[in-house]
Amino acid sequence: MENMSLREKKKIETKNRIFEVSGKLFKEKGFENTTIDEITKEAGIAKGTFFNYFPTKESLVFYFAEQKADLIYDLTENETIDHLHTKEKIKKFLVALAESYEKDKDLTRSLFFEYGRYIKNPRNAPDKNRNPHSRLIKTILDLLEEGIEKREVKVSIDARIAAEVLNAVYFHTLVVWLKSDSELSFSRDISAKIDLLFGGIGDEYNVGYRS
Amino acid sequence: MENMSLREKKKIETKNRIFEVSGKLFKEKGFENTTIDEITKEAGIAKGTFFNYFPTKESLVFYFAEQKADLIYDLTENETIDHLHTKEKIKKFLVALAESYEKDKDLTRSLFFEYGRYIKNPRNAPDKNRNPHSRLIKTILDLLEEGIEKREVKVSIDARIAAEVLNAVYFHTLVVWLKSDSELSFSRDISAKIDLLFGGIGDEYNVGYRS
DNA sequence: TTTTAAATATGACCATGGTCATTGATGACC
DNA sequence: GGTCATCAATGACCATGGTCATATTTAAAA
Repeated sequence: MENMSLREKKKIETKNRIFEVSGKLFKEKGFENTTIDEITKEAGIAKGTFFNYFPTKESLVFYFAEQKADLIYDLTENETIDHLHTKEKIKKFLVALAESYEKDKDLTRSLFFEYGRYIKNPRNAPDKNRNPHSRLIKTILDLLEEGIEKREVKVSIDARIAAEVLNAVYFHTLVVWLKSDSELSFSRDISAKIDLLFGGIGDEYNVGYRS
Repeated sequence: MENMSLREKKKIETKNRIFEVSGKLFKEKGFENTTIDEITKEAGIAKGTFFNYFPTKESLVFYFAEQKADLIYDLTENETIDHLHTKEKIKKFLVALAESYEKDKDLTRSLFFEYGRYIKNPRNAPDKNRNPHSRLIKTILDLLEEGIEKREVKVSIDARIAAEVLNAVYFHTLVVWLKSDSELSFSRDISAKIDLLFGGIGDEYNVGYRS
């Protein structure tokens, strides 16, 4: 921070200012109702400058997501849940994550909107390792592998696939919940689904079928 | 069709023309690269007229999705798969659905984009019962309930939750596949995940944990 | 047939996200 | 401290999705 050129310092400062002003305006009026013009005016920069820092308006959303995620991911290292069964650990983690999103539904909606968008247009995609999606999968994967060691998870499963499935269910449940406007159901919903995933759908007593 | 007023006939004709021209242009240049101006010009109508028929450009995508889905859903009534195990039936159905989307990847990407969008803005949402998402869940649900009767699926599970989980996994796998640009992996991927879902993640031999 | 009311079509207009040639600030080098 | 190449800031400009007051067409009433 000290041995930085004036240019570098200014750059960081400008980016931060854009970020702060955006956050403030999004909270006040929502993501959709905030225009680039407003952001740049409030930040005291020209419109074009914004696009020197963020390729699109939507790409801003990722930065919020990342920031929020940072607060949550510590949970996995939290010792108070260390004694729990793998299933409960995963549940706790996903519910906590969802609850943090719950606080800013509008921005969260925009995140999923943008998630869809960057499928089509990788230009907006953030750094692969930083992106919330990859991090979530990785965290679940770690928990599962730990669970396999403890024999709380089937040794025979492919942990990577299982992580993707859990992630899919989490993601989808969140989408449904965002759509439904009912604030209450999410944790119950995700819990029931995780139970189902751990127990399986198929009837193991039905010997009439194999593989 | 005969006892229709001139007005009604024209309306239907115009809507169909918009639909056909859109499809043609989307195939030629992709959804994003086709403008409303082009569509209306090619269809011989004014720009405003378009919005008398479709509230947004994106809402068009749903009509394509519906149309495509109609071709696929007959599969569930297809007698050639009637003898299969519930798991295989579901697999076959989801793979077939995905393969039909595979043929028009650009439009499919736009569909998922729009899926995200209408979470935020219900204005674009199509009729609830017609929408591909609801239909998919309902179809899976039917298959599962049939499977419960045949004891190929655990009696104890909530079929509705299981259907949502399967749907989530399907949806998510499709998204990942759309993103990855690898044409080959989808059916393998979804098959592995369905296997996992039927078998379960938890280790049933680990008696040290219950519920 | 003429009048009237309602449905539909129209395109000028607007808002806003995004671009880019130009201008200005910075710092490496002499 | 002056020169110049590089990097960043700027805002006029553009493209495009979407709106709306007005004009036109149709159906019904008189």
